[in-house]
Amino acid sequence: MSYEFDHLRTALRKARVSFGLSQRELSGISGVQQAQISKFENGAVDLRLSSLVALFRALELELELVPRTCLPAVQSIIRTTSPKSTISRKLSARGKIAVDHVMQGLTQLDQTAKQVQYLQELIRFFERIRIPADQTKNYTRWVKYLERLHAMPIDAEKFEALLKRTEALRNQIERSQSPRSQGLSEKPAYSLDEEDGHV
Amino acid sequence: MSYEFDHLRTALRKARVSFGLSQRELSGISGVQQAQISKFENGAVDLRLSSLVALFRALELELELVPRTCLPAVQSIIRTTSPKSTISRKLSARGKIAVDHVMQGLTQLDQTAKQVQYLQELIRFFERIRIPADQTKNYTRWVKYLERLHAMPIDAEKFEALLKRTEALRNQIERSQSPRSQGLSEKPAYSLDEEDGHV
DNA sequence: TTTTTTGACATACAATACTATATCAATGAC
DNA sequence: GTCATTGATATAGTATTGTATGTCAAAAAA
Repeated sequence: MSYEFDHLRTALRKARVSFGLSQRELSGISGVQQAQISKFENGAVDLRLSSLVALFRALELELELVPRTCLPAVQSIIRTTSPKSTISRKLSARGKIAVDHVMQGLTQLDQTAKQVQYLQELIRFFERIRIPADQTKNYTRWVKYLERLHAMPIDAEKFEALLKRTEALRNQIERSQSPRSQGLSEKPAYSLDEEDGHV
Repeated sequence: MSYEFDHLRTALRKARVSFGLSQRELSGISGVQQAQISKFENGAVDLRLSSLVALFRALELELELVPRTCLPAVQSIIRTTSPKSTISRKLSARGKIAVDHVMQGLTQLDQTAKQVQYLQELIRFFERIRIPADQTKNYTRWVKYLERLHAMPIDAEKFEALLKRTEALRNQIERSQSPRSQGLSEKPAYSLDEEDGHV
């Protein structure tokens, strides 16, 4: 049944995963039913343009029409300049919201100021760097943890757990991020967030 | 009603026209109903991916998925390296067939060899150059004229008419092609046909 | 272990594209 | 003026998507 756009099918799945989104989440963002997403990724449905565009837009992708003559050049551009092993702005934004919530909660906490400050530093660390592709899953889970936490009052015990979990994530990311670069562990000169708009 | 792909809608129409194809012709090539093409170009239908791909493939275009971050770069590439103001390979091929037919007929004609040779030169001129975008319509009509001509025996009168019409087209193209470049009229060093595959 | 999440799949109904065919007004060729 | 082409519509029947839900097993989290 598969037509001739396995191309787009696989690209969708790849993009979705690299965004750390489940089919259900992408469904929520794009408005396309999860069942449809599943079918499309498996080549069992011939989506309409509106659905396609909705899906791709949610993943910061654009459907572009390129003349066959400049196809190789375009594909090369995409390969070389597309974000390599980074987490999306979308997910970052979501994370930022959750982080903001927790940060606010922290200021009203009676832990020692030093501990609170340390946690804030850890969290800011995630905002500053780009999360490696192989850590997006962990990062997503952490964000969800934050979201859940935000729903309830944060006592000493919860704070302890959050601190521990956050520290663990930081360590995992650092280990993943510097396979052979300088193994700095304290406030390293990581490549900063270059918002976007760079051509 | 229009979704968010006026982008693709207008691109289709533009591409089709620049190929010198009518909706019915494109329908024949792509297998998509003429009614559907009309509706799509007017934003009255939400085509399925298979139809879209079929249409664009017929026009030598590919649907590519590009990350929003490298969109400007990609669009720049397309602007600079895509065939500017040329007639499609498709149409060229069609024209070539008709031309071959007529050429064969000409060799069996008892006009003065000189006149026949002149016509052949004119016709070869069209094969050598790239037809400017604003002349595709005229060129298409000329090709159709050839096709019709091919169906019947070519007598002196028909030959005369063909010669006149062909000369007229040549003049129009030359006028259009050199708005301010060298106004050469005899066998000028026009940009040759660079088949394709140039990246 | 128990609970949640995830992706694949099912089912029923509504909405709409697709097919095949035809018509029509406008345009242009002859 | 006559005829062909073109693009826009129309209609009727068919096929498929889209929608709303729900189920289920496997994997992961608690």
